[in-house]
Amino acid sequence: MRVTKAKVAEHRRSILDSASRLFRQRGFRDVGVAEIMQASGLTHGAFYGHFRSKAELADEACQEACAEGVQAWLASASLTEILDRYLTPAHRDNPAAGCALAALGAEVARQPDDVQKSYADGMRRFVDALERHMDDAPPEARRQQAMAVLSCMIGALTLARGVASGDPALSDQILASVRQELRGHFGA
Amino acid sequence: MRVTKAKVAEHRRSILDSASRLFRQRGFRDVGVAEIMQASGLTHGAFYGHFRSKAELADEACQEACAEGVQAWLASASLTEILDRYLTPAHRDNPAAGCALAALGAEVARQPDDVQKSYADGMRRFVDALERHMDDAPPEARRQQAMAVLSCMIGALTLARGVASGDPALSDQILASVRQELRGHFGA
DNA sequence: TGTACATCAGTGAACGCGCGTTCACTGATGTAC
DNA sequence: TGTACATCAGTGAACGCGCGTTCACTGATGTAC
Repeated sequence: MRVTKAKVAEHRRSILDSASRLFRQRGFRDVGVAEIMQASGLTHGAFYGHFRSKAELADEACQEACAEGVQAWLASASLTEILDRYLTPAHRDNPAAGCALAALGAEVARQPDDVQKSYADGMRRFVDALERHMDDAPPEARRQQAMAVLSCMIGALTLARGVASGDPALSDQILASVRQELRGHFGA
Repeated sequence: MRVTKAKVAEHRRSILDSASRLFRQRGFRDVGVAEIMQASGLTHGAFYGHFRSKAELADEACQEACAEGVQAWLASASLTEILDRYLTPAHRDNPAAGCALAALGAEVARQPDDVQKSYADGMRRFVDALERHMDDAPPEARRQQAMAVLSCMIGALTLARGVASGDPALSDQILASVRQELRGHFGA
């Protein structure tokens, strides 16, 4: 049953959005094409009318998820505001809507070059966004600091998620400690 | 063909070592029981004489991999020495023999409680090891600092691996920047 | 504007494949005498 | 110490299952007149 051109575009976007969320939540490997299509209200067969393969979708979904996060950071007023939203139990417990760098990093390391290129593009834009908020550092030190802060944020979120249900108290402690430490060294 | 009791123990250790390396290199999901057994010089059927399931192996392999890393840190003389070994292209390019927290964190977040408990135990010991080297901080601040440094290290390695083949220059830059930044704030 | 037909987005069955797990079998080991 | 037999670690075929992908088919859409 053929559908409107507008519907086709809408479906493609819906697939991309579902994939972006599901991949962040459960990883590329643990989410199937059929599940993504179902989440978009379609059947699995229609997938290959929109994307050449699951690998191609993984690449585009990675870009999509990065763009979403970067936008949120660019809209933030300060480093403190970014940290206060990033290093929280709420973010830890909702990877589907959270940071793509943290959720996908480990798996991207085992993906083909094009996915890693997309991830690198995304990462650069996250660094750029952070750098804008590095007010009290000399300009030539800002990029280095931004990379360190970004690493710290992503590592803290990764650790907090890894122990979330195995040791909830430790998980909360990581987030709180790193937030406080980063504020002390860089924040307002 | 029955084998010596000593051989049985040796086989079990071999399976655990192979799993510990392969899981770190390619993740729980992408490594099969058959491949692990082959790497141990056995056939897949013998696996269930040693472990109840792949999930049980994942748990024990996680503990094994963590223990290995903690030991290396405890044997180090200073934070600088740890950083100089951790934040390098060599470590980035050899996850099989590298840090378990960085390699497994994202996937552990989606594993059952017992794996997360093992991961949390491992992480606490990594923090303990780092804390011992936090010389110039007041004792009550050391644990918080250790958690921040650990987060930073793991995040940097994750990012560096995610862009390793997509943008090698950026990958090297992350490692160098974070190492320099950590040295400036905490190191010798 | 209205009609006739070619196009093509979506459907659902089917494919090949690899995985975790089970099991009947083999034959060397370890034990009871 | 030597022999006879029960034990059991390892083998490899087989299982059920879920996955990515393909394809013949359907019927609404968009277009040519």
